[in-house]
This record gives sequence, C-alpha cells and structure tokens, in this order.
Amino acid sequence: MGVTIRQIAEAAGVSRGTVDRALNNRGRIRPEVAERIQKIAEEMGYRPNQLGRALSMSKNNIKIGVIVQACETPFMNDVLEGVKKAKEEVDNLGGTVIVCKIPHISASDTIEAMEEMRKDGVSAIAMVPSDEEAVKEKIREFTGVYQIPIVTFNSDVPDTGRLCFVGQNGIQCGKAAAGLMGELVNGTGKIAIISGYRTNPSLRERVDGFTTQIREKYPDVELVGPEYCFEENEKAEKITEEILKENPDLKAIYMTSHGESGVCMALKKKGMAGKIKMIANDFMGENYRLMREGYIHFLIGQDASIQGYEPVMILFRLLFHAEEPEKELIYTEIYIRNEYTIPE
Amino acid sequence: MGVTIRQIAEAAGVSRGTVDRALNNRGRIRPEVAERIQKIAEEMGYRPNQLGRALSMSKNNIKIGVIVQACETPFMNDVLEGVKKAKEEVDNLGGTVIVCKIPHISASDTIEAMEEMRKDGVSAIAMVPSDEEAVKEKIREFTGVYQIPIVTFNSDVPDTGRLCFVGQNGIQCGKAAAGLMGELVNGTGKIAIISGYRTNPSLRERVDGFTTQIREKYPDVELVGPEYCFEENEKAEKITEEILKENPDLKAIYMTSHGESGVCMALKKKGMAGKIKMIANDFMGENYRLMREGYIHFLIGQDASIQGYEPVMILFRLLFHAEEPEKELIYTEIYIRNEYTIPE
DNA sequence: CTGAAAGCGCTTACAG
DNA sequence: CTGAAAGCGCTTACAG
Repeated sequence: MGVTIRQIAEAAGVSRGTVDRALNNRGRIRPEVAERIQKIAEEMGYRPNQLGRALSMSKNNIKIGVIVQACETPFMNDVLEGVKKAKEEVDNLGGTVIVCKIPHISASDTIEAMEEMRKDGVSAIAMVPSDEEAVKEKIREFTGVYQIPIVTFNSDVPDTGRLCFVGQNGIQCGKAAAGLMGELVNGTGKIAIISGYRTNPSLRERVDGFTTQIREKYPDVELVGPEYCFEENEKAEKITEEILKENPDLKAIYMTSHGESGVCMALKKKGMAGKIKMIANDFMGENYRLMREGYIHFLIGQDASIQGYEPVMILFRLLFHAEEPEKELIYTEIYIRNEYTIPE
Repeated sequence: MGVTIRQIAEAAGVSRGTVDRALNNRGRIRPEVAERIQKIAEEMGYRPNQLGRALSMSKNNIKIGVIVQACETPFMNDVLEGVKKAKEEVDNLGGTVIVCKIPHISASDTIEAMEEMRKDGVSAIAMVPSDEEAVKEKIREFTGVYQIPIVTFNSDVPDTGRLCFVGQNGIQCGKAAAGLMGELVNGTGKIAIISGYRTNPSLRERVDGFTTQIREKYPDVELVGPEYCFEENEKAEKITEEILKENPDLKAIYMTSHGESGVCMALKKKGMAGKIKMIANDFMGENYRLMREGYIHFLIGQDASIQGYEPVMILFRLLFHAEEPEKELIYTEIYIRNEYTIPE
C-alpha cells in the first residue's frame, strides 16, 4: 500500500480536492500552495493509485475504434486476438473498444467505417489503412479537423498526421531473409524471388531489402525475378514452373508473400521438393505444414497479436494518461522459425 | 459501461450485498434467491467490473515474493525487467511484489530467502530453484505445510508440489539448433559441442536434443564432444584449441552456454573466424557483437522478460481471481536470430 | 482560489 | 439468511 492523496492532504493541511488540483496541474490553485503540495507529495513518495483513478474516471468513458481490413486472413485473425486482449484491458479500466472488420481491402469501405465511428463518438482510431489517396485525405481530415488521433498498423500512410505506426520494417525483413538465404545456398547460385503485388509497399520493401543485401554480401549469387503471383496459388505454380524451366540449376526461392502452396506444387511435380531451398513469410498453419513436409526451410514472421494490441493501448495511454508514444515508427520484432520452433 | 451490481440489485429487489453473495458463491444466502439473482445477472449480461473489485479488495493486500538466483547475468537482468513490469501491474491492482536477488546460485541462500519471505507474510512465491535436495524439501514444506503456492521459472524442480513451471524446453532448444546446424553444414562434416556444466539439467537437455536430432536427421554428421567449459572463457578457449588441433576439418561449433568469447578468441588465433560456423545461446550484447563480427551465425534465445513477468502474474491471477494456470509446464517460445534480427 | 460532498463499482464487517 | 453502511483512492461538479 502506498501513500494516498488523503495522507498528503492531512500532511499539507488542505482538502483532497486541492491536492488533486496541485498534483494534476488542473489550475484553480494558488501557485505557492501547489508547489508546497507537490514538494510534500514528492517527499512522501506519492505514486497515484491507477485503480482509484480509473474507477473515478470511468464516468468519462474513453471510446477507441479499431478498423481492420482483410480480416479473414490467418494473420489478421491473430491481429484480432491482440485487439481482443487490449479490449479486455481497456474495458477493465472503464473504457470501450469497438471493432469494425472490413472483409476485403477497400478504400470506400474504410472511409465509411471511419465516418461511422466518428458519429459513434469515438475518441481515437487504430486502423489498417489502404494506400489510396482518398483514405489518406480522410485521415488528414480526422487528425486535423476533428482532432481524432489515429494510429496506423500493419501498413503505414506517412504524411497524414497519424500519431504513429506499428508494424514491420519491411526492409529489415528482406535483409533477414537474405542472411538466411546466404547460409542456405552457401553464398553462391541462383535464387528466385516471387512476390505478391508489385505495388504493395510492404512487399516492395521486402524485395528491396532482400535484393540489396544479397548483392552486397553475396556477389556470387544470381537473382531471378522478382516475379509477381498476386498471392494466388495457380499463378504461383505457373511462375515457378517457368522459372524452373529457364533455370534448371535454381538453388532457392524467396517468397515475400502468399502463393506458397502453388510454388510447392510445382516443385513437387518436378521432383524438386526439399532440394530447392525455400524461405517464406508469415506464421500460419499452411506454412507450418509445408515446413514439416520439407518444402519450406525458414519462415519469417511477425508477432501479429502485438500489432492488434499495441495500437489500442497506445491510444488508451494517450487518452487516459496523456502519455504520448515514444516513437513515430514502432517496428515489431522479426521472428525466424525453423522446423523445430513451430507449433505442432 | 456495463451492467452494475446495483442495477441487478434493483431488478431483483434485493440489496447489493445479497447480489454479491449470490454471484460470488459466498454462502449465507438462500439457494433459491441466489439462483434467481444469478439468472437475472446472466440475462442482463452482467460482467463484473475488475476496477471496482480490485479497489475494494486492495485492503486485503496480496503479497507475492520473487526469488532470483544468479541475478547479475544479462539474462537474469532481462528477467528482472519482466518482474518489474509484473510488479507495476500488481501494484496498480492493489497488490505487492517483493523481490529477493541472490547474487549466486546457492541452496542455503535460497532457503534463507524463502524463510524470510514467509515471515514477511507473502501469500505466494515465484522462484528460480537450484537443483538441490535441501531446496526441494523446503519447497515441499512450503506448498504442503504452509500452503504457500510456488511457481518455478527458468529451471524446474518437479515432484515438489510447485504449482507450475515457466521456462524453456531444453530438448526443443537443442533440436532447433540441430536444424539450423544441418543447414549451415549442408548435412555433413564434423561438429563440436561445447557445453557449460555436465550436471546442469537445462544444458544437458540442450545437448541431448541437439545430439539425438543430428543423429536422426543428419547421419553423415560426425559429432565431437560434448566438452565442458564451465562457462569460462579461458577454459572455452583452451578446449577449442584442442578440438581444432585434433579436428583440422571441423566445420561448426554448437555452444549450449557461455564462454563464447573464449571460443571466438581461439578461432581468431587460428585464422578461422567466420569459416567455422557457430551457433550460440542467449540474447545478450556480447553475443550480438560476436555475431556482427561474423563469429556467430545463429543465436537461439528465449524471451527472458516473460519468464519474470508470467510467474508473478500466474500467482496474482491465482490469488486475486482464483484462476488456476492452464498447464503445469509453460514453455516459453524459442527464438532464432541472425545478424539482421538483432538490436543495434 | 479552496473545501465539502458525492460518486465510480465492488466488498465486507456489523446488525438484525 | 438479508440489509444498510462504510470503505478502497481518486475525480469532479457545486458552493463559497
């Protein structure tokens, strides 16, 4: 048990309300008195009890909105787990979290969700933005005109006034893959890159990080691609077949995104399963299976649940404790897994 | 805002105290009344407000003791970070956490710390036990006679009545290293194992997991050792020199424990820096440096801070919410890092 | 500028 | 078995 506001009030010979005003800079107090009280609190080692604070402030009802795009993917499911955990914590502290799931990536749906939340009276929003001008403009409007703080996660839209971004550093992710690849192929040979969409910023970063790092550290490696499979298995399979045809001496494949099963299917048909080394992204059941079957040698992933958890908590800390986030770009850790560090 | 106990009381036409008794099975209530109230609460979708609960119960003051051995290592420092985080949370919820740091691994000091905590009136203890009979006996006494629940972390002592264990699965850790090693050496060649202490259970598990997995999956690999360096750099250096002398064709080294700098020194003197592949354990500054300098190729580690955090929270959940841990063995994740996924 | 009082949602002696 | 009341530590109108 610590020192309470009541004890300070007694020690200072004032009322509890006055101590509160002094300690929380609420004004309406004579500066000398405030100073004296602050000193006493300091001396007594006062640490405010969050419980009392939260319970008392639960009248205000802080409301945080969460907008998630493409919510039916395994990754986003894990993200939603994190959101749920944050929601429970916020609920416990007297706040509210409302979640809007947008089934696919769409600018108009995103904007609509944002407007709805504003009408619902949210005090802040955490969201996965899509990289379109209309969405960016709406974010500018929210942060600027309506003064509704916004935290982006998973993908970022800089220059929109968003408070901060929580997600992966794509460049670093690509570099990590390059380092693993270098070991897998012993620093020499042909490596193909298969990506999802040419225009997707995160995937682009992975490709860039991978490419530059391979060129710098393993000059004897020859890169093939990048080819783009639009995260479709059929397309990925065709691409892989063509690559194999043109490069019978291919040693490895780096996949920045989905379509893994298609690639593996092509490898299987050519009898190359496990012989061609493969690095893929994202921790999900499908990839674990392919890893167990020997197709995928390393998996690179991120802590999905923290991407759902942290943005909500950042906003809550802002609204409840008036605590600004430490950095503008909050990168999540990059995890490497092999066959022995995946869940059964 | 949710339904409150007061609303239920009004709906049921009873007092708030009665609702409390009904909902928390406190007895001293007519069963029919209790049932009726439970039903009403259910219908109204009542979810108890943890804040009110915690604030009210903060009179009781739940006190959790933490005993940490060998607290001056980098790993234990991270563990203590986790303890600190848990302590803040528990403090916020009206509890207390007291920490006792034992500078070195010692049975008598551990027992002394336990006794002191008991006199201090702790309601539960989280501790790193040493693997000695006297300590085990003391743990049995605490859990049995005094009914003080104990959670072990980092290393375990089964059959002592301890509530659960939080830490690494050493076997799995060794297997993960084996999988990485197989890729590093391309499935063939000589690999040396250097461990810390022959008798340390965790290190033994790592060696076992590594050995069995290499034998099973890479029959062409020849294993050298394990040799034991007692986590001392000088000793590790000498051992490495000898191994190199007898095995000029050595391809890689697996270190289960400390002494890394000594090994690297020996490699450097022989001009083998970076040529001999190396996998080491534990995320710490020294190892990051050796990785950046090209000596260490993979680092295997655990989330140290969660090992400090989780045991305290498990006990808090037990005492505060009467919530038992889900499993008896709570294994922390095994993380793999390469040069690109370590902090600068 | 300051104080007295009510209130946040729950628990817990104390009467009856 | 049940109720009325006090209390946990803080905040916040409302008076003055």
